[in-house]
Amino acid sequence: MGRWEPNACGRLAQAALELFGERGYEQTTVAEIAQRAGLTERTYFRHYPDKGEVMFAKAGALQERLVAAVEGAPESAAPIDAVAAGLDALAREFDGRGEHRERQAVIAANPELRERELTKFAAMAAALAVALRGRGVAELPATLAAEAGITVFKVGFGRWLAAPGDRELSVVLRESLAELKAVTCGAGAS
Amino acid sequence: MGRWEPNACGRLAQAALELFGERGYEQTTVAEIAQRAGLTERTYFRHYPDKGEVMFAKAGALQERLVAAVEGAPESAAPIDAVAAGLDALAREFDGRGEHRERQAVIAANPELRERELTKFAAMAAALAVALRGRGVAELPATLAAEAGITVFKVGFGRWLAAPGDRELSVVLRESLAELKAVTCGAGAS
DNA sequence: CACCTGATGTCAGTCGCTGTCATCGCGTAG
DNA sequence: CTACGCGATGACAGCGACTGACATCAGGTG
Repeated sequence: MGRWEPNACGRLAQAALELFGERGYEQTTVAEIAQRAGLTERTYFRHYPDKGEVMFAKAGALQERLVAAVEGAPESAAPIDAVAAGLDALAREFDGRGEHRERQAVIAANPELRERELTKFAAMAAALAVALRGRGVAELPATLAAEAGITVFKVGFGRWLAAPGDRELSVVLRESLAELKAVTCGAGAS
Repeated sequence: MGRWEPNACGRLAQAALELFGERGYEQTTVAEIAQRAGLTERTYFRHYPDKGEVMFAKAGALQERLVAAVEGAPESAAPIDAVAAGLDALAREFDGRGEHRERQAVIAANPELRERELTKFAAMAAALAVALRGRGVAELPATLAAEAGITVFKVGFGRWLAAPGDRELSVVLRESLAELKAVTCGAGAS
């Protein structure tokens, strides 16, 4: 057993989620987060670059999943179908566990965290575009397909969170993608 | 003539743009911006809510233009065509004047400003969705069409800025929208 | 046993941002 | 004409996010 309790990162994330949920993001200081985790403010900033990043620790892994799914899609698949495969992979990350809801509630309640979330989505879109380019897709369609895919995820994820029923995320995402196709191509499906 | 020089807002914006361009965003303090404008730091925060907002003073007007164009589109127009009309209106705001380039260069050089820019785009997308709903479009297609339209603007605007030639922004946007349609609907136009 | 390493604590300092009060010129009611 | 209110600004104190520098203390390694 080491000199310090293990998993400092995780304890900080847990403490932050609790405190943000209890008092709100702005009303919580980094020193308080660190104290609840049994650490000091300075140590917090050794694990996370700023106050908000603690809420997005898993974003990197999510992005890797997305890219891997796109890279693993059949070569014959059109760009938009490769994107759809990536969305399916993302959906699998979220279905079942309900721990996201309080996390999303905290993010939704604070403009600064929502802003940060947008940059995480932007990073996912950029990575998705790179993955598509790796499949031989040209720059412009790769970027647009990637942005469209992330848009579908954003919108679908929001609907899935707001929905009282327990429809699977993958279903909601497929529905949203279909609606996007309908609306962009003029076949008004609503 | 008043006790103070007029147009404090504008002087602050000008000073900020200059200093951010000269030394970079992070290396510039709000006190320095205020000093160059002949004011104090405290007064800066009476005109802008935070350090970064000074770079986005015109965002509100731009959003109003977009919404007005969508509301003014013919009733018979499909959602995506109303969005296209909005994009055209945005393009008219940018064609001709070259003052955006240094502004965009400053934004592009700093992650915090890029993050802020994303929220401005998100606000435009939200307003666009509201405008579409006002035309009788249902929630899901309105949101998706709005997000798709803003995506087209983001991507097209980036290409327009990067392009050495002087193609009109409206043309680039139309091209990007067409490519989005192609990529979402499976007709690979590469 | 001495040394190095890595995670942490401690302290001082900068800067973004806010609340509070004072200042000052201008317009206006009386 | 004067006194008063008003609006924009300055001056000052203070909080909290974030950083750099240095000390501390386990455990592993020679």
